[in-house]
Amino acid sequence: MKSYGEYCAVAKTLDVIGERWTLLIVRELSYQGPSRYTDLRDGLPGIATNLLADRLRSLEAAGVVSREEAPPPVATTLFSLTPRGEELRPVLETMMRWGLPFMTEEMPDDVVRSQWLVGALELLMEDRRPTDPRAEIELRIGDRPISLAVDGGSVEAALGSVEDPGAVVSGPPDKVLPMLAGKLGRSDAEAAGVRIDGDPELLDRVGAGPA
Amino acid sequence: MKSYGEYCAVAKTLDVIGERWTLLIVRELSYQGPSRYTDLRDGLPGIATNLLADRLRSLEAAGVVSREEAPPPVATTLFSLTPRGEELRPVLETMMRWGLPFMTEEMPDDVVRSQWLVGALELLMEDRRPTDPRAEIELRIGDRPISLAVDGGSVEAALGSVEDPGAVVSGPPDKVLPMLAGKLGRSDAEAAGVRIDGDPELLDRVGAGPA
DNA sequence: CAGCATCCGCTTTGATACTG
DNA sequence: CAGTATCAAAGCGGATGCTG
Repeated sequence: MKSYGEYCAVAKTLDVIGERWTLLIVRELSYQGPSRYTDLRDGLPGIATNLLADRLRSLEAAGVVSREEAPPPVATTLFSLTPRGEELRPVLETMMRWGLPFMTEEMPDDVVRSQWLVGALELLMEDRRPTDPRAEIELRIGDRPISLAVDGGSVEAALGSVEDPGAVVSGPPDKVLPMLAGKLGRSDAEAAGVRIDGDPELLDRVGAGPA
Repeated sequence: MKSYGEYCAVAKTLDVIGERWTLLIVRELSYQGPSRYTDLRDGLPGIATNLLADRLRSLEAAGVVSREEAPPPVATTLFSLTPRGEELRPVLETMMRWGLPFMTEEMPDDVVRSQWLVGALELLMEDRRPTDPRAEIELRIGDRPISLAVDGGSVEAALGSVEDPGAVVSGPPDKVLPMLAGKLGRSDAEAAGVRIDGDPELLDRVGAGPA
């Protein structure tokens, strides 16, 4: 992309991450950690392979991404964020917060990857009964399970299963998130295909306020 | 632009502000306030006029920008940010902070508008002598003067002149900012065309730490 | 003059195929 | 696995013209 040629910090940032797909590559590396080329492609449905290669080169040249050849027996290339690249996390976070209202709307045709939801879930939920004992919930709403750890007033989301979940929720993500956010009644959600196993009251504990 | 079609808050945000020029339009409206079409064009050097019209329509459709017909005798269209648009300010701010290091590099061919520098200056400077009396500095480094109000530990930057400045600094912006940031010595700056009138010690007061 | 729309050459993207 | 090559389609940049 042509530089904006402006002596402006926002424009300079956009010169680096403003092209199509570029910031989403940073998102993948930020929420997934070091990734292989094919993992990135899987997390960016629809990207043309030549574009992914182009963008990775640009990001490398800009000092945002680094490429490491993993030694045998792994023998694969790993892409990661440099420290300078990690500093883009606040940009991702403010954008995620701004886009949060869209997550409680129906998006039936959207692709879903679990790693995209981890950050949004943490923004969307809170522990309304901080004095209750620690509990864990498992969500099966993307391509991989997500664990929610509710304890002492905060909710932490992460990729991965829960060994002894207090509740398990599965179903279409664009129903489960609105339900967890309190925008969609539980019975409506269940009618729309959401299934809740375990203790349903646990879900009241994490439902947050305004999105 | 085609939607990413991802159920991801970051991607949804990029669906709205991810196209070329779009976020810079928001920047103009956020730092300049309600603007006419021609003002926007002046703050976005190089934009094609049809693109500006397109982007304004898209932003209007997305609920980020609103258009008001000012009544006679003004008789012009004013574009402003909606409340939802104002909420993009944190995105601009995190991007500005990330791009700040670029502002202390030389950028001889870049275009400059004073309104682009106001936010960066506030991030770049601090009041190192909080107990000193309030002082004001005028910067003449863009197309319009900028006032710096130094008082009680903080520095506030704004467009506009200063009635009784303790110091006046003029010269190339890509020399003045590095100098104010303490990255460029005063004698080097003056050799590069920076001129300081009034009390030079006042500049030591505002020089900040790391960028 | 402010606020566009149209046209045209160029660049970027997207989809597919192919390679070390 | 990690790309390159190719090509049609879409988007962009610049110039110009039109309308209240």
